[in-house]
Amino acid sequence: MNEGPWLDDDEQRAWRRTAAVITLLPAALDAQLQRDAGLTQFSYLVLAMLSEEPGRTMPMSALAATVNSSLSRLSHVVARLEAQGWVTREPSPESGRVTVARLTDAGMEKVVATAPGHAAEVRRLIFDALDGDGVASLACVTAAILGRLDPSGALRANPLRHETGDRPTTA
Amino acid sequence: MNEGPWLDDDEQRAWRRTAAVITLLPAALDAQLQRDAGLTQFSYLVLAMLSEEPGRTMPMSALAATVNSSLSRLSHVVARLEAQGWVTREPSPESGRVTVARLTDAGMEKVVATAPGHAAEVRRLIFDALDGDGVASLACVTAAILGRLDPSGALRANPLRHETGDRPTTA
DNA sequence: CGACGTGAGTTGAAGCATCAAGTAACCTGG
DNA sequence: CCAGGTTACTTGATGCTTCAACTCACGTCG
Repeated sequence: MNEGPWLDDDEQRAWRRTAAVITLLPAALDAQLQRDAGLTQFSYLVLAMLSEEPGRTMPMSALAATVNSSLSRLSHVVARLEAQGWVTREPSPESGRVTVARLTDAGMEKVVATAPGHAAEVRRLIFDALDGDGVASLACVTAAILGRLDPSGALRANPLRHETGDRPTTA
Repeated sequence: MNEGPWLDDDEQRAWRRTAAVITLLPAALDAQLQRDAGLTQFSYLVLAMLSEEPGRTMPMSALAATVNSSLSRLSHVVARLEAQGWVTREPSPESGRVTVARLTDAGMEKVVATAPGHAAEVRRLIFDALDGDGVASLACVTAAILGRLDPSGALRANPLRHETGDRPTTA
């Protein structure tokens, strides 16, 4: 609407609400997962993404890309998940410098046990508040913002890979 | 659209994008503030909210409410800001159990110096990607979600207090 | 008045994220 | 065939957040 550095009133309203959402929503989702499963939103995501992979394995760097994290962060988290017995790490037979993370049976059970409660919370906090148009708006607006956050476009391709014909194990 | 625990395809797409936004957007905003001002998004918010208050002062608990944080978190952060010379804490003359945080002149200068760059980043990441309808959608959808996150409605009243006739010192 | 409950705030410990550095495997040009 | 660069990953330190006590001030009910 204007091109100056400042935000106009409409933008300011939208921004304040967005700011509140991006602080409160992750906190609320984390709280549910922590309470019901002892997991972080992030560590749950790691388990969930592995659970959808054929063979339940993924190289660390591919996993890092799909969960939008640095390799460092992922390495720490997987170390903790490994200590819990939900994931194992093995050197890849194909290339000596990649290590593949594998979801164990216990890890799979954990995901299966955790997913419904998490999905219900997502539904409760987001989708119960929106009608069909609202869902469409949300998809549209977030797509636009993602385009700015991630000019490479990796995200728009990658985590949506499963969108069609996917059993809803994840959320 | 359906009432079961799972998300349908449209919802799943919207959720995956939303999840990406709520992880990447805070990280991007934090990165800009850290790089250009050595501040966290949260500590900047604290300074900015104080800067808009008449007298540049606010009781700790009121401040905690406007920045959506626990008192504990705020206390730690204000301690750091105090060490930097941007804020001071004094016991309130009115009630012996409230302490009021005051933005110092140096703190005010910090806000003034930091605000433009931050506002520009907000504009770049969010509003440059949206047209007028997009801004309206964003305001609408976030309002709906906020209603779920904060059933008390405090947020919808409180941080929007400044919406009209507010000089855009903040962002 | 005095015991109790509550509200406001601080503090310390523990967990998680981030950043900088380090290691090890692979590739490439000389 | 080996020197240097690059990719994949790990590690350790530092800092921020959270959680559970704890302190202190204020109201109130007997």
